[in-house]
Order: sequence, then structure tokens, then C-alpha cells
Amino acid sequence: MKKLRMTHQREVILQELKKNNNHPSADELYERVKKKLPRISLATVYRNLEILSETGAINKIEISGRQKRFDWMLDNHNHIYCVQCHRVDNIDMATTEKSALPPAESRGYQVAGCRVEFFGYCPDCQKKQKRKGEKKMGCKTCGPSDLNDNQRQVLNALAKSNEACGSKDIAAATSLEAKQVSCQIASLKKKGYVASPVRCKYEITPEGKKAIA
Amino acid sequence: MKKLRMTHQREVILQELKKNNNHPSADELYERVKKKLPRISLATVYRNLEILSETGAINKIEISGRQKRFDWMLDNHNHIYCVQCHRVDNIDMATTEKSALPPAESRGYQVAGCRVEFFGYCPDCQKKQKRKGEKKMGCKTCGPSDLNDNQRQVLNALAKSNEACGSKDIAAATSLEAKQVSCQIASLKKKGYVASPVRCKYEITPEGKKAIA
DNA sequence: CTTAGTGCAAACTGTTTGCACAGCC
DNA sequence: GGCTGTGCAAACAGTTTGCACTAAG
Repeated sequence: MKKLRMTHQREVILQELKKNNNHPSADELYERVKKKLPRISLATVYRNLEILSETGAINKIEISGRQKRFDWMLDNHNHIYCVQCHRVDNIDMATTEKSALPPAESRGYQVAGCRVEFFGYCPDCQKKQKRKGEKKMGCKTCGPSDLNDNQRQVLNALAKSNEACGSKDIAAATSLEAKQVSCQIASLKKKGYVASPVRCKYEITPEGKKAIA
Repeated sequence: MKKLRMTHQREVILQELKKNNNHPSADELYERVKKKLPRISLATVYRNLEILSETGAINKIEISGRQKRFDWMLDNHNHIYCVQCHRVDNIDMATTEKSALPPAESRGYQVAGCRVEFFGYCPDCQKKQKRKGEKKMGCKTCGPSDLNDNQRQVLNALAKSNEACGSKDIAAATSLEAKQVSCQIASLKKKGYVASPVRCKYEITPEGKKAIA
């Protein structure tokens, strides 16, 4: 049984997590903590989130295949997430029945718990969807070295931002799915229209600006 | 709207998936399909599982942060999984109440669905746990170049198998968690006691056999 | 002083993609 | 013959680890 120390880093991580009520991923939290402790490393954030969730100080939410998210509300609530932008919100399950574990249905398992996730489209994405209208069929219009519609959208989004964006940010700004974005990013990098100053962050190049001008 | 072809590979994948009722990961399915089509690639398995689940021929289960698993039973059931060995079983929710979506609780979301997962310890892991007894504290006993208890367990498990194993197989055979296994594998590889003939598969070396002799 | 924790780089795991080629319809 | 699908290698995304050093108690 080793004892834990409250380091400055750990304190800031916890404090930053409690500051607002969304459910940041390790990555997002890292970005926020880095503003206060510029020298902190992503590995430290991961390690601390793991430790804090082991000791029960916070909750780790392992929703549906994507990256883990972290939550400091320890009461027994469940989550709803947007299948488009992957935002996560709380659902107060006090109202709904506390999903009883099925009686003899547990197949020999010693049941430790139950997780209920709702999913759908968040308010923002519903709005975006209405605006969207027709959905083009991927690479239909992409000539040999020209930009297709999706790529143009991505470039436009990057042009508006004056700092490097993650693919999720771009997805949120373009009504594309994150998967489509990162797919386009690859082609755009190859064409020299997009640069990646840091891991998983992208920005438009001067060439890219010319291309959409 | 592009049309799909039923290739031989796709057929075998589907057929192999339907053969038994567990919920293989892409990796496991790949291993099984490879016995029939030795030249198939993992990418093809992934691509087909994605396509089949998009068309609704199979279900993709995205449980809790770990790798995706696939299921050909299309009726509306839920799952229970083992937090130790990550085995997944079906739960027939006909008996339990069909978790009603909370009335005004949906926070503006357009709710598309709901997933209920139970988790706990599967029958096998319950047995193993009883056998385990004391749990050593990681690297307490690991001298500079000697084997610790976990490493010895991993090597013994590998010695018993006459083909390369994945870390999950080892975990299942040792009552260690997969995470602990892969951690130990790394050290064991460095010591030359374990080799990795293919990605994510491991086997014991002659040196390794000597070490536990 | 002891030992938990940090920063960094590099590895690992699961998954996806680009490309040239193969083969279904 | 055109287009979907394949195999391969390489990239990607998220996470974890080893190592030498720092700092909490």
C-alpha cells in the first residue's frame, strides 16, 4: 500500500477538472492544464487521471470505443453523448428507474455494476444538420489535384482559426465527422495545404490559403 | 450509393462470425479466418466488419474503451462483460425493463438510442480469484536482473503453449490483468526471454525456458 | 533521505489509409 | 472494362512505459 502525494501538478489537474462540468478527455485537460503549468507532460496527466480514478477521487468514463473521458461528479449518474461531435452530458438517473440487474439472467457473472449510455444528436449538431441539406458522396468531385467539397470545408475552417486545431475542433466547425476530417487532412497534408506543428494539431499553410482564395 | 459485392473473404468472415456466439474482436476473428484464408490481411477484416455493420448485417459493440467487438445477433439485447478477462456475453433484456428514455431529461438531445452494459467478474475469473490469494505489490521482489513473480507466471504460461499467444491469452492463463501482462512482456523481451514473431503475439525463447527451469 | 512523482522520448495497441493490383459483374 | 475489394506497409490516435531526475514528506 503506497501512499499518495499531493503534487502541484496533481492539484492543478484536479482543480481544472472541477472547474467546469463537461467531460474532458485526457488530451483536452492537458491543453487546459498546460496554460497554468507549461512544462507539464501529457503522460503526467494520464498518470494522474488514472491514479485519481483508482482512488475514487474522480470517475473515468469509458464510452463507446472512443477516448476516455473524466468526470469529477461522483454521484451515480449516467451519460448521454453526441454521435456526431462526441460531446458528453450528464443524465440524472434519479428520475428513471435504477436499471435493476436481471435476476437469474446474470449468466454466472458476479455483477459489479451497470452503465447506461444514451446517444443521439446534441442540440448544436441538430442545428448543423438542418443547415447541411444535401450530403455529397465523398470523393465524387475530387479531380486529380483539385479540392473536393470536404477538403474545402476543412481548409476554410482552418483559415478562420488562428491557432492549430485538433480534428475534433475541425469536425465541430464543419459538420463533417471527425473520421472524414482526418481522412481529408491526410490528403491536404500531402498537397502541402495543411501543416501539423504538433501531434494531432493542424493549421493551414500559405499554399492552402491560396488554394481556397 | 455504391453497391456491395459478396467476395469470398467477406463470406468467410461472416460465416466465421456466425459460427459461435461469443463476441470476437477484429483481431480474434482475423486469427480464425486466417486458418481458412491464410493470405487475408487484418485490414480486410477491419474493412469488412465496418462495412457489414454499416449495412446492418452485423452489430458493432463498442464497449468501454477497449477494442471493438462484433456480434451477428441483431435482436435488441444488451451485454455483460468481465472487467478482468474482457469476455462479453449476451444479456436478454426482454425480462428487464426496456430502459425508458428519460422524459424531459434529454437535455435537448435528439435521442437515437440507449445502451446498457453490465460488468463484473465472469464465472472463470471468479474461480481464478479465489485461487489467487495474496496479491504481490508489483516490482517488490524484482531484483536487478531476476524474474519477479508476475514474469515467472507469464513465462510459465508461454512455456505451456506451443504457439505464439496474445497478451489476452496470457492474461486468461495467469490470473493477471492484460495490462500487467504486456508490461511484463516488455521487460521479458528486453531480457531476451520472450520473442514476438508477429505483432502482438509472443512466445518463449530457449533462454526463457532456461530461466524458469 | 527515501521514494512517489515528473518530463521526455519511445514503444505499444488497435485501427485506418494510400497504393498498386486482382477479380467480380 | 470499370469499379469494388484486397494485401501490404505505413501512418495515425490514444495510451502507456522506461529512465534519469525532481521534489514531497
